[in-house]
Amino acid sequence: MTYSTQQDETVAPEAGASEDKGRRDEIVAVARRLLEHHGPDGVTMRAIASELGIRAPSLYKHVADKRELEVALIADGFRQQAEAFEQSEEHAIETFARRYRTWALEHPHLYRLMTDRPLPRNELPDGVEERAARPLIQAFGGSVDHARAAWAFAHGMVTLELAQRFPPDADIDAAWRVGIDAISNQSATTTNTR
Amino acid sequence: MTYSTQQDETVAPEAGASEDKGRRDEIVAVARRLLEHHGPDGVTMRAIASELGIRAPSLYKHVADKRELEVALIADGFRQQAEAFEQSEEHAIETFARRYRTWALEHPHLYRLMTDRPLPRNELPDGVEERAARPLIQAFGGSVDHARAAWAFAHGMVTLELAQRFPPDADIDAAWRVGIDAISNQSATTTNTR
DNA sequence: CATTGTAGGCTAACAGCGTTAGCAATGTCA
DNA sequence: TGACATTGCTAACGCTGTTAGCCTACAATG
Repeated sequence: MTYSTQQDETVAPEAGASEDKGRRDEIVAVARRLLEHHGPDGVTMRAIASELGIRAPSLYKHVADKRELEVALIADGFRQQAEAFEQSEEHAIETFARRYRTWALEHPHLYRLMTDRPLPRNELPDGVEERAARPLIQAFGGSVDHARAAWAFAHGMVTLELAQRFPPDADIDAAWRVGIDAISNQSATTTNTR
Repeated sequence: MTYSTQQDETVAPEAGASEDKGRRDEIVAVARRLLEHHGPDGVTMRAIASELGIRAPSLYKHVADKRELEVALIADGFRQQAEAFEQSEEHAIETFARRYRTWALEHPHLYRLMTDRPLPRNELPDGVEERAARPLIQAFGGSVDHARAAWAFAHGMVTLELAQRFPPDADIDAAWRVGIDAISNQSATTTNTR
């Protein structure tokens, strides 16, 4: 058996730096699609390769390991979140909460990937995490304690909803209202800007 | 090669019903220990078997599959939580929060196992989930919306802490204080007892 | 034009995972 | 003593991520 037509596309590498980018980006894109459509179990190296018409070991010519793919998806997720959360309105807290929940429910698997495990902060582009977090901190006038409490509440609501931990007849909107109300009407006695 | 000394322990089965209990409980106990000490990746069927001096396939004489083991651990976790949370004090909310956090930090892997995925409610002993949840609902005088908001906050704080998502210098205690303060001083405008 | 180097495919294979099939030895009971 | 259930075993399957080593096509250089 001979390799008949491998490497058809000759794309004339444009002058400049590393040209690995194209293929690598394709791989990441496929991984993202598989994650969204088939969940974490659907993201296997063989499945990714198959979608690209190649075999799994070939992926390692472009990517060090699977973890690197996940890091790429996480970094991308932060960028998406930053865009979704950035705003300059009143009712900042309510707006943030709504957008946070919406984003998470629209990207459940990516959200889990981003929050399940410790962040690979060393491998993440600089500032990417900060930028996604800034809108929330601003909404609380720089009080990080309040911002963290609000974040924890939102994160808890979202993960419990995603994991279907509330009873089927639970009024999730009502719980959101109660929580947001409580935190935004909070008397800022112990404001911490650290 | 012959099987030399298999099945040494002759324990004289006490009269009564199914005697699978003993071995099955041992298996669950080993699984729990492995989960606590080595995390979820340490809980493999081969590792469990090895601890018991047998081979992995033999486990299936006592347990249907790995999921059943996990369900047993989850049920046990709920029982532990119920005992840890049940109380009859004042400052119920603060006390609950402290105990909730303490329990989660003491059993991080079990906590994750219990909250990560949808509960196998069909396979769980009746009432076990309810009982663990009751102390919290009582602390809020039966308002399930407030209880859920508080639960989400606590769950969010705990999972973010376990996943090391707060910056290393973050004042986690302060965030807890802010959140608890907000929710317990909440004006109960929209009380829902459903 | 011939040579060399590299990029990016490939197959074969390994260790580890959960799990199944089928066999063997032991202990219990009639 | 014979039958049967219990509980162990080995071998194996299909899946996972990953490595080693090979081959082919193209680009650049002499």
